[in-house]
Amino acid sequence: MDKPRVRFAPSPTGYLHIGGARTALFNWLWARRSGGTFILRIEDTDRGRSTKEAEAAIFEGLRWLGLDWDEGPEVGGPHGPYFQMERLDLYEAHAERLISEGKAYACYCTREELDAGRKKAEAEKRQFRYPGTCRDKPYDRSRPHVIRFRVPEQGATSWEDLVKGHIATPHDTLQDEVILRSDRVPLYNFGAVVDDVTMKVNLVGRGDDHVNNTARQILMYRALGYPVPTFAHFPMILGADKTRLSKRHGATSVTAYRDMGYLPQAVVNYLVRLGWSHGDQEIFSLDDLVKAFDMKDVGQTAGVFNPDKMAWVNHEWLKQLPDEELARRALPFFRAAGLPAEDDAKLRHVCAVARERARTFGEYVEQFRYFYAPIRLDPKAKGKFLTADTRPILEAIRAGIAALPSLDTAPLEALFQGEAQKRGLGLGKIAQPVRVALTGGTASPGMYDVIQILGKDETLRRMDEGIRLAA
RNA sequence: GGCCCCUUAGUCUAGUGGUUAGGACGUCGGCCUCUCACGUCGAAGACAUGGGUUCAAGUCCCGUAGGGGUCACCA
Repeated sequence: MDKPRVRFAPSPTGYLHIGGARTALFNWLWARRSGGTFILRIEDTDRGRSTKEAEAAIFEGLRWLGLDWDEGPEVGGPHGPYFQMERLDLYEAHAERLISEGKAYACYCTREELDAGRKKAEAEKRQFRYPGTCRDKPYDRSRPHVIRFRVPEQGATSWEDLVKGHIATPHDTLQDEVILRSDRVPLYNFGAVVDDVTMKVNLVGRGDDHVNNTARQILMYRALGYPVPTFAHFPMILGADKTRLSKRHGATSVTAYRDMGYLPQAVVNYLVRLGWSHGDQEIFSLDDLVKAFDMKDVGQTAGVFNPDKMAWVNHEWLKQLPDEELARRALPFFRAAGLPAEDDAKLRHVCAVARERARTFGEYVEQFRYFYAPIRLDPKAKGKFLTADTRPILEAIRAGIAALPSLDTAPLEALFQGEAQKRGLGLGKIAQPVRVALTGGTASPGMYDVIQILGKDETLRRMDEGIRLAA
Protein backbone atom coordinates (compact mmCIF):
# COMPACT_ATOMS: atom_id res chain seq x y z
CA MET A 1 0.00 0.00 0.00
CA ASP A 2 1.08 3.54 -0.65
CA LYS A 3 2.44 5.52 2.23
CA PRO A 4 -0.36 7.13 4.17
CA ARG A 5 -1.29 10.66 3.26
CA VAL A 6 -3.70 11.93 5.83
CA ARG A 7 -5.01 15.32 6.78
CA PHE A 8 -6.60 17.30 9.52
CA ALA A 9 -8.95 19.85 8.02
CA PRO A 10 -10.43 22.14 10.65
CA SER A 11 -12.62 25.15 10.09
CA PRO A 12 -11.08 28.16 11.76
CA THR A 13 -14.23 29.09 13.61
CA GLY A 14 -12.91 28.71 17.14
CA TYR A 15 -10.14 27.29 19.28
CA LEU A 16 -8.82 23.78 18.83
CA HIS A 17 -11.20 21.69 20.86
CA ILE A 18 -10.73 18.34 22.50
CA GLY A 19 -12.56 16.43 19.79
CA GLY A 20 -10.65 18.10 16.98
CA ALA A 21 -7.40 17.50 18.77
CA ARG A 22 -8.10 13.79 19.01
CA THR A 23 -9.02 13.61 15.33
CA ALA A 24 -5.76 15.36 14.51
CA LEU A 25 -3.88 13.02 16.83
CA PHE A 26 -5.26 9.83 15.31
CA ASN A 27 -4.40 11.08 11.83
CA TRP A 28 -0.97 12.25 12.87
CA LEU A 29 -0.22 8.88 14.46
CA TRP A 30 -1.39 7.05 11.37
CA ALA A 31 1.03 9.08 9.29
CA ARG A 32 3.95 8.84 11.68
CA ARG A 33 3.72 5.12 12.30
CA SER A 34 4.65 4.34 8.75
CA GLY A 35 6.52 7.33 7.47
CA GLY A 36 3.50 8.90 5.82
CA THR A 37 2.50 12.51 5.46
CA PHE A 38 0.32 14.59 7.75
CA ILE A 39 -1.34 17.51 6.00
CA LEU A 40 -3.03 20.48 7.63
CA ARG A 41 -5.70 22.15 5.55
CA ILE A 42 -7.81 25.09 6.60
CA GLU A 43 -11.43 24.90 5.53
CA ASP A 44 -12.28 28.56 5.68
CA THR A 45 -15.13 28.70 3.21
CA ASP A 46 -17.60 29.77 5.85
CA ARG A 47 -16.53 33.38 5.72
CA GLY A 48 -19.00 34.50 8.32
CA ARG A 49 -17.48 32.36 11.02
CA SER A 50 -13.86 31.90 9.97
CA THR A 51 -11.28 34.13 11.62
CA LYS A 52 -7.53 34.55 11.55
CA GLU A 53 -7.50 34.39 15.34
CA ALA A 54 -9.06 30.96 15.24
CA GLU A 55 -6.50 29.84 12.69
CA ALA A 56 -3.69 30.97 14.94
CA ALA A 57 -5.30 29.26 17.92
CA ILE A 58 -5.51 25.99 16.02
CA PHE A 59 -1.87 26.15 14.96
CA GLU A 60 -0.89 26.96 18.50
CA GLY A 61 -2.90 24.08 19.91
CA LEU A 62 -1.48 21.56 17.49
CA ARG A 63 2.06 22.69 18.07
CA TRP A 64 1.62 22.61 21.80
CA LEU A 65 0.46 19.01 21.56
CA GLY A 66 3.49 18.19 19.46
CA LEU A 67 1.51 17.42 16.31
CA ASP A 68 3.64 18.88 13.54
CA TRP A 69 2.39 18.94 9.97
CA ASP A 70 4.42 18.08 6.89
CA GLU A 71 2.33 20.11 4.48
CA GLY A 72 0.08 23.01 5.22
CA PRO A 73 0.00 26.62 6.35
CA GLU A 74 3.34 28.13 7.34
CA VAL A 75 5.27 25.11 6.11
CA GLY A 76 4.00 24.94 2.54
CA GLY A 77 4.14 21.84 0.40
CA PRO A 78 3.71 20.63 -3.16
CA HIS A 79 -0.09 20.55 -3.16
CA GLY A 80 -0.91 23.97 -1.79
CA PRO A 81 -2.30 26.40 -1.20
CA TYR A 82 -3.65 24.89 1.99
CA PHE A 83 -6.46 27.36 2.56
CA GLN A 84 -9.66 26.58 0.72
CA MET A 85 -10.41 30.21 -0.03
CA GLU A 86 -7.23 30.25 -2.08
CA ARG A 87 -8.30 27.25 -4.12
CA LEU A 88 -11.56 28.56 -5.52
CA ASP A 89 -10.49 28.19 -9.16
CA LEU A 90 -9.84 24.53 -8.58
CA TYR A 91 -13.34 23.84 -7.27
CA GLU A 92 -14.90 25.84 -10.05
CA ALA A 93 -12.94 23.97 -12.70
CA HIS A 94 -14.00 20.63 -11.26
CA ALA A 95 -17.61 21.78 -11.07
CA GLU A 96 -17.58 22.99 -14.66
CA ARG A 97 -16.21 19.66 -15.74
CA LEU A 98 -19.04 17.84 -13.98
CA ILE A 99 -21.55 20.15 -15.65
CA SER A 100 -20.12 19.54 -19.09
CA GLU A 101 -20.32 15.81 -18.46
CA GLY A 102 -23.93 16.09 -17.30
CA LYS A 103 -23.02 15.04 -13.76
CA ALA A 104 -23.91 18.38 -12.24
CA TYR A 105 -26.18 21.23 -13.23
CA ALA A 106 -27.10 24.77 -12.43
CA CYS A 107 -30.11 25.27 -10.19
CA TYR A 108 -31.97 28.57 -10.27
CA CYS A 109 -34.36 27.94 -7.41
CA THR A 110 -34.35 30.70 -4.85
CA ARG A 111 -33.82 30.15 -1.18
CA GLU A 112 -37.41 31.22 -0.62
CA GLU A 113 -38.75 28.59 -2.99
CA LEU A 114 -36.68 25.92 -1.32
CA ASP A 115 -37.71 27.02 2.16
CA ALA A 116 -41.33 26.96 1.12
CA GLY A 117 -40.87 23.40 -0.09
CA ARG A 118 -39.27 22.44 3.20
CA LYS A 119 -42.08 24.03 5.19
CA LYS A 120 -44.69 22.25 3.16
CA ALA A 121 -42.96 18.93 3.58
CA GLU A 122 -42.78 19.48 7.29
CA ALA A 123 -46.46 20.34 7.48
CA GLU A 124 -47.26 17.14 5.65
CA LYS A 125 -44.86 15.22 7.88
CA ARG A 126 -42.74 13.92 5.05
CA GLN A 127 -39.10 14.24 4.22
CA PHE A 128 -38.06 17.12 2.04
CA ARG A 129 -35.85 16.31 -0.89
CA TYR A 130 -34.88 18.69 -3.62
CA PRO A 131 -37.44 17.83 -6.30
CA GLY A 132 -35.08 18.15 -9.24
CA THR A 133 -36.76 21.26 -10.57
CA CYS A 134 -33.75 22.44 -12.50
CA ARG A 135 -32.27 19.09 -13.39
CA ASP A 136 -32.83 19.47 -17.10
CA LYS A 137 -32.66 23.20 -17.53
CA PRO A 138 -29.91 24.60 -19.75
CA TYR A 139 -26.85 26.15 -18.13
CA ASP A 140 -27.36 29.92 -18.04
CA ARG A 141 -24.50 31.64 -16.24
CA SER A 142 -26.20 35.00 -16.44
CA ARG A 143 -28.91 33.94 -13.99
CA PRO A 144 -28.14 33.58 -10.30
CA HIS A 145 -27.64 29.91 -9.57
CA VAL A 146 -25.98 27.26 -7.49
CA ILE A 147 -24.43 24.09 -8.83
CA ARG A 148 -25.99 20.82 -7.81
CA PHE A 149 -24.50 17.37 -8.03
CA ARG A 150 -26.66 14.74 -9.69
CA VAL A 151 -27.20 11.79 -7.37
CA PRO A 152 -28.41 8.45 -8.73
CA GLU A 153 -32.05 7.68 -7.88
CA GLN A 154 -31.56 4.04 -7.13
CA GLY A 155 -29.19 1.71 -5.45
CA ALA A 156 -26.84 2.41 -2.59
CA THR A 157 -23.25 3.34 -1.97
CA SER A 158 -21.21 1.42 0.55
CA TRP A 159 -17.67 1.31 1.83
CA GLU A 160 -15.49 -0.56 4.27
CA ASP A 161 -14.76 1.86 7.03
CA LEU A 162 -11.45 1.23 8.75
CA VAL A 163 -12.99 1.59 12.16
CA LYS A 164 -16.69 1.02 11.67
CA GLY A 165 -16.63 -1.76 9.12
CA HIS A 166 -19.18 -2.05 6.34
CA ILE A 167 -21.56 0.88 5.97
CA ALA A 168 -24.17 1.40 3.27
CA THR A 169 -26.24 4.45 2.42
CA PRO A 170 -29.28 4.05 0.17
CA HIS A 171 -29.42 6.69 -2.56
CA ASP A 172 -33.05 7.52 -1.89
CA THR A 173 -31.92 9.17 1.35
CA LEU A 174 -29.69 11.49 -0.65
CA GLN A 175 -30.57 14.39 -2.86
CA ASP A 176 -28.96 16.49 -5.56
CA GLU A 177 -26.96 18.59 -3.21
CA VAL A 178 -25.39 21.94 -3.75
CA ILE A 179 -21.67 21.75 -4.42
CA LEU A 180 -21.05 25.38 -5.37
CA ARG A 181 -22.89 28.27 -3.83
CA SER A 182 -24.19 31.16 -5.89
CA ASP A 183 -20.96 33.01 -5.07
CA ARG A 184 -19.01 30.04 -6.52
CA VAL A 185 -17.61 29.06 -3.12
CA PRO A 186 -17.78 25.28 -2.61
CA LEU A 187 -19.76 23.55 0.08
CA TYR A 188 -18.06 21.20 2.48
CA ASN A 189 -18.57 17.89 0.69
CA PHE A 190 -17.31 19.14 -2.63
CA GLY A 191 -14.43 21.19 -1.32
CA ALA A 192 -13.22 18.29 0.79
CA VAL A 193 -13.38 15.86 -2.11
CA VAL A 194 -11.57 18.12 -4.56
CA ASP A 195 -8.91 18.90 -1.98
CA ASP A 196 -8.42 15.34 -0.83
CA VAL A 197 -8.05 14.25 -4.42
CA THR A 198 -5.63 16.98 -5.42
CA MET A 199 -3.66 16.62 -2.20
CA LYS A 200 -3.49 12.88 -2.82
CA VAL A 201 -5.00 12.01 0.52
CA ASN A 202 -5.51 8.25 0.67
CA LEU A 203 -7.01 7.91 4.11
CA VAL A 204 -9.69 10.22 5.41
CA GLY A 205 -9.91 10.03 9.20
CA ARG A 206 -12.53 12.21 10.82
CA GLY A 207 -15.27 12.29 13.42
CA ASP A 208 -18.20 9.99 12.85
CA ASP A 209 -20.52 12.95 12.51
CA HIS A 210 -19.29 12.73 8.91
CA VAL A 211 -20.52 9.20 8.26
CA ASN A 212 -23.56 10.55 6.49
CA ASN A 213 -21.40 12.63 4.18
CA THR A 214 -19.30 9.73 3.04
CA ALA A 215 -21.59 8.18 0.43
CA ARG A 216 -22.14 11.58 -1.18
CA GLN A 217 -18.42 12.12 -1.33
CA ILE A 218 -17.75 8.68 -2.77
CA LEU A 219 -20.27 9.44 -5.49
CA MET A 220 -18.35 12.62 -6.26
CA TYR A 221 -14.99 10.86 -6.41
CA ARG A 222 -16.46 8.44 -8.90
CA ALA A 223 -18.13 11.13 -10.96
CA LEU A 224 -14.82 12.91 -11.13
CA GLY A 225 -13.08 9.71 -12.12
CA TYR A 226 -10.75 9.66 -9.12
CA PRO A 227 -9.78 6.81 -6.81
CA VAL A 228 -11.81 6.67 -3.62
CA PRO A 229 -9.73 6.96 -0.43
CA THR A 230 -10.12 4.75 2.60
CA PHE A 231 -12.32 6.19 5.32
CA ALA A 232 -11.98 5.94 9.07
CA HIS A 233 -14.67 7.44 11.29
CA PHE A 234 -13.83 8.04 14.90
CA PRO A 235 -16.47 7.90 17.60
CA MET A 236 -17.63 11.13 19.17
CA ILE A 237 -16.53 12.49 22.49
CA LEU A 238 -19.44 13.14 24.82
CA GLY A 239 -19.99 15.10 28.01
CA ALA A 240 -21.08 13.58 31.30
CA ASP A 241 -24.70 13.75 30.18
CA LYS A 242 -23.85 11.72 27.08
CA THR A 243 -24.51 14.52 24.66
CA ARG A 244 -21.87 15.83 22.34
CA LEU A 245 -19.08 17.51 24.27
CA SER A 246 -19.53 21.28 24.30
CA LYS A 247 -18.74 24.37 26.30
CA ARG A 248 -21.48 23.74 28.76
CA HIS A 249 -19.61 20.64 29.90
CA GLY A 250 -16.66 22.80 30.98
CA ALA A 251 -13.34 23.52 29.33
CA THR A 252 -13.17 22.02 25.85
CA SER A 253 -10.21 23.76 24.28
CA VAL A 254 -6.77 22.25 24.48
CA THR A 255 -5.25 25.58 25.41
CA ALA A 256 -7.60 25.80 28.38
CA TYR A 257 -6.02 22.62 29.69
CA ARG A 258 -2.58 24.00 29.01
CA ASP A 259 -3.52 27.06 31.05
CA MET A 260 -4.81 24.92 33.89
CA GLY A 261 -1.43 23.28 34.14
CA TYR A 262 -1.75 20.13 32.09
CA LEU A 263 1.23 18.75 30.22
CA PRO A 264 0.80 18.25 26.49
CA GLN A 265 1.91 14.64 26.74
CA ALA A 266 -0.81 14.06 29.34
CA VAL A 267 -3.51 15.57 27.16
CA VAL A 268 -2.33 13.45 24.23
CA ASN A 269 -2.19 10.39 26.47
CA TYR A 270 -5.69 10.89 27.80
CA LEU A 271 -7.24 11.70 24.44
CA VAL A 272 -5.75 8.74 22.68
CA ARG A 273 -7.13 6.41 25.32
CA LEU A 274 -10.60 7.79 24.76
CA GLY A 275 -11.63 5.49 21.95
CA TRP A 276 -8.44 3.51 21.56
CA SER A 277 -6.64 1.00 23.71
CA HIS A 278 -3.65 -1.25 23.66
CA GLY A 279 -4.06 -4.08 26.13
CA ASP A 280 -3.95 -2.90 29.72
CA GLN A 281 -1.48 -0.08 29.16
CA GLU A 282 -2.60 3.36 30.30
CA ILE A 283 0.47 5.55 29.98
CA PHE A 284 1.81 6.25 26.52
CA SER A 285 4.31 8.77 25.27
CA LEU A 286 3.97 10.10 21.75
CA ASP A 287 6.83 7.79 20.78
CA ASP A 288 5.08 4.81 22.36
CA LEU A 289 1.97 5.71 20.43
CA VAL A 290 3.73 5.99 17.11
CA LYS A 291 4.78 2.39 17.65
CA ALA A 292 1.55 1.04 19.09
CA PHE A 293 -1.24 2.94 17.37
CA ASP A 294 -3.44 1.21 14.87
CA MET A 295 -6.77 2.32 13.41
CA LYS A 296 -8.09 -1.19 13.82
CA ASP A 297 -7.86 -0.77 17.59
CA VAL A 298 -10.01 2.35 17.55
CA GLY A 299 -13.34 1.54 19.17
CA GLN A 300 -16.76 2.20 17.72
CA THR A 301 -18.57 3.63 20.67
CA ALA A 302 -18.77 7.23 21.70
CA GLY A 303 -16.88 8.00 24.89
CA VAL A 304 -17.56 10.28 27.81
CA PHE A 305 -14.85 12.81 28.53
CA ASN A 306 -13.70 12.26 32.11
CA PRO A 307 -11.74 15.20 33.55
CA ASP A 308 -10.88 13.18 36.65
CA LYS A 309 -9.05 10.57 34.69
CA MET A 310 -7.27 13.18 32.64
CA ALA A 311 -6.05 14.77 35.87
CA TRP A 312 -4.79 11.37 36.99
CA VAL A 313 -2.92 10.90 33.72
CA ASN A 314 -1.45 14.36 34.10
CA HIS A 315 -0.30 13.51 37.59
CA GLU A 316 1.43 10.40 36.30
CA TRP A 317 3.34 12.54 33.80
CA LEU A 318 4.10 15.27 36.30
CA LYS A 319 5.56 12.73 38.69
CA GLN A 320 8.04 11.66 36.05
CA LEU A 321 9.51 15.10 35.36
CA PRO A 322 13.01 15.82 36.69
CA ASP A 323 13.12 18.35 39.55
CA GLU A 324 14.53 21.19 37.49
CA GLU A 325 12.01 20.77 34.71
CA LEU A 326 9.12 20.48 37.12
CA ALA A 327 10.10 23.79 38.74
CA ARG A 328 10.74 25.50 35.44
CA ARG A 329 7.31 24.52 34.14
CA ALA A 330 5.53 25.33 37.38
CA LEU A 331 7.01 28.81 37.68
CA PRO A 332 4.72 30.61 35.20
CA PHE A 333 1.68 29.31 37.02
CA PHE A 334 2.77 30.78 40.34
CA ARG A 335 3.63 34.01 38.58
CA ALA A 336 0.29 34.12 36.80
CA ALA A 337 -1.36 33.90 40.21
CA GLY A 338 0.60 36.93 41.33
CA LEU A 339 2.90 34.97 43.63
CA PRO A 340 6.56 36.03 43.87
CA ALA A 341 8.09 32.66 42.95
CA GLU A 342 11.54 32.42 41.41
CA ASP A 343 13.25 29.56 39.65
CA ASP A 344 15.33 28.77 42.70
CA ALA A 345 15.97 26.20 45.40
CA LYS A 346 12.80 27.20 47.23
CA LEU A 347 10.61 26.57 44.19
CA ARG A 348 12.32 23.26 43.56
CA HIS A 349 11.57 22.26 47.14
CA VAL A 350 7.95 23.36 46.80
CA CYS A 351 7.64 21.31 43.63
CA ALA A 352 9.29 18.34 45.28
CA VAL A 353 6.60 18.25 47.93
CA ALA A 354 3.84 19.12 45.46
CA ARG A 355 4.83 16.35 43.12
CA GLU A 356 2.95 13.61 44.98
CA ARG A 357 0.17 15.87 46.17
CA ALA A 358 -1.18 17.84 43.23
CA ARG A 359 -2.21 16.70 39.78
CA THR A 360 -1.92 19.88 37.75
CA PHE A 361 0.09 23.08 38.04
CA GLY A 362 -3.18 24.81 38.73
CA GLU A 363 -3.48 22.63 41.81
CA TYR A 364 0.12 23.43 42.75
CA VAL A 365 -0.74 27.08 43.03
CA GLU A 366 -4.05 26.43 44.71
CA GLN A 367 -2.62 24.11 47.35
CA PHE A 368 0.73 25.73 48.03
CA ARG A 369 0.19 29.42 47.71
CA TYR A 370 0.95 29.80 51.41
CA PHE A 371 4.61 29.21 50.63
CA TYR A 372 4.55 32.53 48.80
CA ALA A 373 1.69 34.44 50.37
CA PRO A 374 0.23 35.01 53.83
CA ILE A 375 -1.74 32.06 55.17
CA ARG A 376 -5.49 31.93 54.89
CA LEU A 377 -6.41 30.62 58.28
CA ASP A 378 -9.14 28.00 58.28
CA PRO A 379 -11.42 28.96 61.20
CA LYS A 380 -12.16 25.35 62.07
CA ALA A 381 -8.47 24.52 62.17
CA LYS A 382 -7.81 27.54 64.32
CA GLY A 383 -10.59 26.61 66.72
CA LYS A 384 -9.23 23.13 67.14
CA PHE A 385 -5.48 23.62 67.12
CA LEU A 386 -4.65 27.20 68.10
CA THR A 387 -5.90 27.09 71.68
CA ALA A 388 -4.76 27.81 75.19
CA ASP A 389 -3.88 24.10 75.46
CA THR A 390 -1.60 24.10 72.46
CA ARG A 391 -0.03 27.46 73.13
CA PRO A 392 2.80 26.04 75.27
CA ILE A 393 3.62 23.58 72.49
CA LEU A 394 3.78 26.36 69.93
CA GLU A 395 5.99 28.41 72.23
CA ALA A 396 8.34 25.50 72.83
CA ILE A 397 8.67 24.69 69.15
CA ARG A 398 9.13 28.37 68.33
CA ALA A 399 11.94 28.65 70.84
CA GLY A 400 13.48 25.41 69.66
CA ILE A 401 13.56 26.52 66.03
CA ALA A 402 14.95 29.90 66.99
CA ALA A 403 17.80 28.15 68.72
CA LEU A 404 18.66 25.76 65.89
CA PRO A 405 21.85 26.53 64.01
CA SER A 406 20.42 24.98 60.84
CA LEU A 407 17.09 23.76 59.57
CA ASP A 408 18.39 20.37 58.51
CA THR A 409 15.91 17.57 58.88
CA ALA A 410 17.73 15.73 61.66
CA PRO A 411 17.72 18.54 64.23
CA LEU A 412 14.12 19.45 63.37
CA GLU A 413 13.12 15.88 63.89
CA ALA A 414 14.99 15.78 67.18
CA LEU A 415 13.20 18.93 68.28
CA PHE A 416 9.70 17.67 67.48
CA GLN A 417 10.34 14.17 68.81
CA GLY A 418 11.87 15.60 71.94
CA GLU A 419 8.83 17.80 72.62
CA ALA A 420 6.50 14.88 72.05
CA GLN A 421 8.40 12.66 74.45
CA LYS A 422 8.78 15.35 77.05
CA ARG A 423 5.02 15.84 77.09
CA GLY A 424 4.09 12.21 76.65
CA LEU A 425 2.21 13.05 73.47
CA GLY A 426 2.13 11.59 69.98
CA LEU A 427 3.98 13.48 67.31
CA GLY A 428 0.66 14.48 65.79
CA LYS A 429 -0.25 16.49 68.87
CA ILE A 430 2.87 18.54 68.34
CA ALA A 431 2.80 18.80 64.57
CA GLN A 432 -0.84 19.74 63.99
CA PRO A 433 -0.83 23.06 65.90
CA VAL A 434 2.42 23.99 64.21
CA ARG A 435 0.97 23.01 60.85
CA VAL A 436 -2.03 25.26 61.37
CA ALA A 437 0.20 28.14 62.42
CA LEU A 438 2.48 27.74 59.42
CA THR A 439 0.04 26.81 56.65
CA GLY A 440 -3.37 27.91 57.89
CA GLY A 441 -4.87 24.45 57.59
CA THR A 442 -4.68 20.86 58.71
CA ALA A 443 -3.36 19.29 55.53
CA SER A 444 0.09 20.01 54.19
CA PRO A 445 3.42 18.43 53.35
CA GLY A 446 5.56 17.17 56.22
CA MET A 447 6.41 19.77 58.84
CA TYR A 448 10.16 19.62 58.32
CA ASP A 449 9.73 20.36 54.63
CA VAL A 450 7.33 23.19 55.38
CA ILE A 451 9.75 24.78 57.82
CA GLN A 452 12.68 24.37 55.46
CA ILE A 453 10.76 25.90 52.57
CA LEU A 454 9.50 28.82 54.64
CA GLY A 455 12.93 29.50 56.10
CA LYS A 456 13.71 30.47 59.65
CA ASP A 457 12.54 34.08 59.61
CA GLU A 458 9.18 33.41 58.06
CA THR A 459 8.66 30.32 60.20
CA LEU A 460 9.26 32.32 63.37
CA ARG A 461 6.98 35.10 62.17
CA ARG A 462 4.14 32.68 61.55
CA MET A 463 4.78 30.89 64.85
CA ASP A 464 4.54 34.21 66.68
CA GLU A 465 1.26 34.98 64.99
CA GLY A 466 -0.01 31.50 65.83
CA ILE A 467 0.95 31.95 69.46
CA ARG A 468 -0.81 35.30 69.54
CA LEU A 469 -3.98 33.73 68.11
CA ALA A 470 -3.79 30.86 70.57
CA ALA A 471 -4.19 33.21 73.46
C1' G B 1 -39.79 11.59 12.26
C1' G B 2 -36.46 9.23 7.86
C1' C B 3 -31.64 7.34 7.36
C1' C B 4 -26.81 5.80 9.50
C1' C B 5 -24.06 4.10 13.71
C1' C B 6 -23.58 2.25 18.69
C1' U B 7 -24.81 -0.74 23.54
C1' U B 8 -19.30 -4.98 29.09
C1' A B 9 -19.50 -1.61 36.35
C1' G B 10 -20.64 5.80 37.56
C1' U B 11 -16.54 6.55 33.49
C1' C B 12 -12.53 4.73 29.81
C1' U B 13 -11.82 -0.14 28.19
C1' A B 14 -9.88 -5.85 27.48
C1' G B 15 -12.54 -9.73 25.46
C1' U B 16 -13.05 -12.34 18.20
C1' G B 17 -17.87 -19.45 21.01
C1' G B 18 -15.61 -22.77 26.46
C1' U B 19 -12.33 -16.91 31.34
C1' U B 20 -13.61 -17.32 38.80
C1' A B 21 -15.59 -11.70 32.58
C1' G B 22 -9.20 -8.79 32.98
C1' G B 23 -7.06 -3.63 33.55
C1' A B 24 -7.55 1.79 34.59
C1' C B 25 -10.11 6.34 36.71
C1' G B 26 -13.49 7.21 40.52
C1' U B 27 -15.72 5.22 45.24
C1' C B 28 -15.11 2.49 50.03
C1' G B 29 -11.81 0.02 53.67
C1' G B 30 -6.83 -1.81 55.81
C1' C B 31 -1.58 -0.80 56.09
C1' C B 32 2.19 3.16 56.03
C1' U B 33 2.12 7.94 58.79
C1' C B 34 3.14 14.44 62.19
C1' U B 35 -1.87 15.87 58.69
C1' C B 36 -2.69 15.48 53.48
C1' A B 37 -0.97 13.09 49.42
C1' C B 38 2.03 9.17 47.34
C1' G B 39 2.71 4.01 47.83
C1' U B 40 0.68 -0.65 49.06
C1' C B 41 -3.06 -4.44 50.12
C1' G B 42 -8.12 -5.37 49.69
C1' A B 43 -13.56 -4.56 48.62
C1' A B 44 -18.03 -3.24 46.22
C1' G B 45 -19.42 -2.62 41.11
C1' A B 46 -20.79 -4.67 34.32
C1' C B 47 -22.04 -8.21 29.64
C1' A B 48 -29.44 -3.15 28.15
C1' U B 49 -33.57 -6.66 27.10
C1' G B 50 -36.43 -10.80 24.65
C1' G B 51 -36.02 -14.64 21.30
C1' G B 52 -33.13 -17.87 18.36
C1' U B 53 -28.39 -20.81 16.41
C1' U B 54 -24.97 -24.11 19.22
C1' C B 55 -22.98 -29.45 23.40
C1' A B 56 -21.51 -24.34 24.83
C1' A B 57 -23.01 -17.11 23.63
C1' G B 58 -20.49 -11.01 26.40
C1' U B 59 -18.84 -13.08 21.74
C1' C B 60 -23.11 -15.29 15.88
C1' C B 61 -28.50 -14.04 13.92
C1' C B 62 -33.37 -11.48 14.57
C1' G B 63 -36.61 -8.34 17.38
C1' U B 64 -37.30 -4.61 21.33
C1' A B 65 -35.55 -0.72 24.29
C1' G B 66 -31.97 3.02 25.10
C1' G B 67 -28.08 6.34 23.34
C1' G B 68 -25.47 9.10 19.59
C1' G B 69 -25.03 11.21 14.69
C1' U B 70 -27.26 13.39 10.42
C1' C B 71 -31.02 15.40 7.44
C1' A B 72 -28.56 23.80 4.83
C1' C B 73 -26.37 28.16 -0.73
C1' C B 74 -22.55 25.36 7.92
C1' A B 75 -18.47 22.34 8.37
